[in-house]
Amino acid sequence: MNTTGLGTKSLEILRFIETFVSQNNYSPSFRDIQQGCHISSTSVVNYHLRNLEKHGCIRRSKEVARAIELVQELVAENIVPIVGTIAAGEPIPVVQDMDLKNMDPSDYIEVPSMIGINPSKAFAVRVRGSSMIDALIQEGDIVVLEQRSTVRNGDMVAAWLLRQQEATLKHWFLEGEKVRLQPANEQMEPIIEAANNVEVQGVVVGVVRSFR
Amino acid sequence: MNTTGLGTKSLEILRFIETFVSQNNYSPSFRDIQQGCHISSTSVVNYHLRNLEKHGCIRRSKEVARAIELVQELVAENIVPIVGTIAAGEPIPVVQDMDLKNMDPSDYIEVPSMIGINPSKAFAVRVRGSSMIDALIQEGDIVVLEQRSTVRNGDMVAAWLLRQQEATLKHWFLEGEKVRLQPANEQMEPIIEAANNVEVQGVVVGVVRSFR
DNA sequence: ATTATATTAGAACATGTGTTCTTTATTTGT
DNA sequence: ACAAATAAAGAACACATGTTCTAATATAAT
Repeated sequence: MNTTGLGTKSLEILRFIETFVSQNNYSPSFRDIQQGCHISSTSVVNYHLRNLEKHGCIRRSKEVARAIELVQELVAENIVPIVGTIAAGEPIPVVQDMDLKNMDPSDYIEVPSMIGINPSKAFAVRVRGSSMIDALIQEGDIVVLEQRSTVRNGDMVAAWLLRQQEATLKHWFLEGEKVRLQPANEQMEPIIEAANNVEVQGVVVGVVRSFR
Repeated sequence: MNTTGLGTKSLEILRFIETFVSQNNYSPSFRDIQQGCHISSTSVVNYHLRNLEKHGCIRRSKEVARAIELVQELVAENIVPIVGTIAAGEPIPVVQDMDLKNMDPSDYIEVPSMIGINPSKAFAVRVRGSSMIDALIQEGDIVVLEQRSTVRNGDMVAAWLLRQQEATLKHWFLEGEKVRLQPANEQMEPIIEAANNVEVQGVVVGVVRSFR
């Protein structure tokens, strides 16, 4: 959806549709919108709906009553792409633009809203091998990450060790010139690295494990 | 919703509405239903819709086009209650009937559809303490389980050890009179117990970890 | 200022759509 | 077998609803 280039009235209508649907579980009619947004004519409603449709905010079936589909509703807020696999020895693939409409169900994961993600900046990777076991993460787990500019001490991050050519999931602690990478399992030993040898590929915000 | 006392035609219509809504994101009209269910008249559709409304399967706004609300749809398919906490030394609380309409958001979790659960038999528990670390599960994780009559070897189960008065998450292997409870972390040692000392409280179907 | 573009107005139209009524068939109860 | 309740059929109605057309007004661009 591209909301740029949309007049304030179009956006007002879009918001009205959203609240109407959430309250009634069905779309408003043209006259509902007309009344709710203080518009004098249904043709004006028509005009803005075409506008919204052109921008991809809604979809409509011609000549069908109350058949406005909110595109943003169709794409769940909490769906993130699975961009690849993480394992020691391989970096995480770069996140490309995603087209949720034309994706395999195996290419993305629906993240529980408990893990409050920023959909535009989140991505997920499958875990291969048992090299992440010290992060309490095993083969087959899906790790959800966020691209973030600032990393705070204590964050769990996907770190790429440049010299070793190795990816790992650890808690991040910047200590002067060095970085301490602490396993989630506190019985295990941390890794101390020069800060310029470590590249943060993403901050881990959640893990989903399925036994099916 | 009470589907008892509903004729086969009413149920056929109910199913038709469900699939129509899931495909089009808006309700079918009377004529859509008429055509889709091979009915000769819209008055027959009216008759059955009143029937379904009387039984609480649907809700309708009078004289409004395509305004059929599916009552069961209002409750998400993949929401399971969090019945309590699991920790070594405490059994999992018994699952009581839940009323999803009147629950705190903290009392349930939205499970990713990747973890295909049976909503009526699934429940979830929070993990307290680090006693489950050998199952690669840590404090704060949400474990999703299913009540199941038969447990197959290899299933991860929540086991209650009667003598020790202790709950634990392990892979289940029945070997004669004994049960071998194998940690997920294969470097750790299994527990061998007499089968009659072990009570399966649920089969683990998923784990959700949030770092927020 | 002038042209172009975007937005708003009003009215009339065609038909999609829920409603109601009467009649006929089918099932159920006793 | 008969009556009662349930289910299905058909037609006509009233109006809710999306569509279209023309015209007026406001905003932006040059």
